[in-house]
Amino acid sequence: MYIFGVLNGNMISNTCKYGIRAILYIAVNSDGEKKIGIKKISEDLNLPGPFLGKIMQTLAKNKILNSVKGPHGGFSLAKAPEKISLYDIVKIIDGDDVFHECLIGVKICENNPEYTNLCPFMEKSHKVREMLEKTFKEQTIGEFAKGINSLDEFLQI
Amino acid sequence: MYIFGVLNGNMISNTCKYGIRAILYIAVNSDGEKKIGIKKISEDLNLPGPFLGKIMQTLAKNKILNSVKGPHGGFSLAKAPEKISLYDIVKIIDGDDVFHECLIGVKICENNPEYTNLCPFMEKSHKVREMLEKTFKEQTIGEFAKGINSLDEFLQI
DNA sequence: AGAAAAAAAGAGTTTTAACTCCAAATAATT
DNA sequence: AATTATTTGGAGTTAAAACTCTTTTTTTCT
Repeated sequence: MYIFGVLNGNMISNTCKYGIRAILYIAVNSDGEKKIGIKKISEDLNLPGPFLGKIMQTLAKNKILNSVKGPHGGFSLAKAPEKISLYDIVKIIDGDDVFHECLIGVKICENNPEYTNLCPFMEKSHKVREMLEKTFKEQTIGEFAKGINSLDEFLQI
Repeated sequence: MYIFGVLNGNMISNTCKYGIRAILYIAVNSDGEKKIGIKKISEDLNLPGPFLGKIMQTLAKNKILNSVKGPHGGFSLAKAPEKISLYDIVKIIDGDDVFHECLIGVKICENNPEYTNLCPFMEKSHKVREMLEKTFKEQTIGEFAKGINSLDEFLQI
């Protein structure tokens, strides 16, 4: 769907999508204590293992995950799943530009936290985008996990 | 704002942003008949000329622009600016996945035009995303152009 | 007809996101 | 203490988006 190449809907990077899916997997499959390893997660979710490893590292550094090395090691959630929002993960991995940046990239919209003097489209769209941001902030991993019925639902397109 | 590299808000590709800005530039600076060349547009908007050329080609192929070769040639809008929406341009250049694709990339949400059996987050977010799509559809180039006060407002971040 | 000015087309290069590989560190088990 | 299973860290490679360069085609003007 991209004139000069591939590109699919790119609102959230693959890196970030993988991170979210992995965290959901842990929330569903661990009681909060049990550690789950990258090998198992990447096999079950069909994600590139070594790459997922990097993502998990950054989530661990950012206090979303706990990690333990060695036999029986792996990752577990560092907080209650109800305390982790999708926004938290997006913020860490992609940043929050996607919710704030001018959609057509014009100068006057930037560095404008008060939303004054916006381009005409930013004027019309910034409220919808704030709603989108709110949707990410209100969606917790805990609630999401409850709504998942089967492993199949995690799988990549 | 990206863990492993750069990445800014990537909802709309740069290619598409350049296309939108160039069309706006034409809408503001041409009466509808006058042709404007890539050289002038790219210099004034501070965009890479040859790359913008490619983008203009695809917009011309898709009946958004008229192009005329040779001296006094250049590009003009192929329709009334009120008949061109931002959505039209996004659809041509990036595709519309950005409005429909599952935000965390899970399988069950795909090929689901009726929006049945969605993942819990898609369930909660698809209405906001439809609003976003509507915002793009309702924003015409004509109306946008009226709201622009100076060339400066076009310029890239 | 010839020259000049523009877009079109094709084949590149560069940069960045996505992904891999390997060695080192750490922790548990025997 | 040695072995094994795991994460961590660093340095790569690959693929796709972004961008460039050069040649060809078309049109206008003299």
